[in-house]
Amino acid sequence: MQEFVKVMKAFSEPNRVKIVKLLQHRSMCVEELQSILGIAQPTVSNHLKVLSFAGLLACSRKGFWVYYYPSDGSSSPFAASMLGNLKHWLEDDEEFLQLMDRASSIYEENLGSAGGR
Amino acid sequence: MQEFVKVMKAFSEPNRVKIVKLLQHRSMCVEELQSILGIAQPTVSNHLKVLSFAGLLACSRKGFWVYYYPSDGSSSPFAASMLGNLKHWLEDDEEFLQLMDRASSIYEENLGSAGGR
DNA sequence: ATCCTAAATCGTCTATCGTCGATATAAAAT
DNA sequence: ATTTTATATCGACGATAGACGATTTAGGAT
Repeated sequence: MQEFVKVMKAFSEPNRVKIVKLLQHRSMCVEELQSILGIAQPTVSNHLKVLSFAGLLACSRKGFWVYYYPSDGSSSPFAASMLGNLKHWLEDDEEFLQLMDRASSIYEENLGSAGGR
Repeated sequence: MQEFVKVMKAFSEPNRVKIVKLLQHRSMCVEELQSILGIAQPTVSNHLKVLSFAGLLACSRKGFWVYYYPSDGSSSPFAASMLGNLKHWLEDDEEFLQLMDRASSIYEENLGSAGGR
């Protein structure tokens, strides 16, 4: 019950849903999510923490950056199922599509810049 | 997005999850849910409102009583999918099983009493 | 060793949520 | 019409959550 509620709570906030859907297209570091979402860095970090505790995300450090990505779902069957659903859910959501646009323009801006991000 | 978040928010509270799962076994009136859950009547009514607004529940009045039951999901694909999942999810959750016990004993207590509940 | 960069944590503020007692509403019985 | 019963709504309170700026932590570069 607690485990299920934790997953639902994680998805009960628009920014967190956006984060998961963004990461399902490609893994990103905190800084990148921050600039795409337009919210403060500590806020992003907090959302990532909530999502990770719910078993939805995992991360690995690469130099300066910590890259987040969807978990394999092994820690929670509810998380696994919801991650599966979200792959097709909200794919043509207006708000999400705008974020994807921002994501690609930010990505292109930083192509070839130092840091290898 | 908003629609999806509303469903997630509805399920992000233990009592509301319990209510949905109880109603998936049989429809109940507010009073009955109150005595099973052991919380105040206005609290139950509020939870039912949240669940209904998310497209998860419907109700119909029968005399004094308003009976709630899972919606057919026609108002929200997210609600429909989650209701489908919850039919097998948490079926052997400890907390939920205890409620089911209370539900059946309360049901038997009131068999043959006035009101046809 | 020192400096720099990205991310996490801390402390605080405001808004929202879950809860309840009191009251209002709606339907049925007298 | 008045009373009774079940439910909905209102108002208030404490707890929690999302947001931010400031600071700390952790890794790399000089």
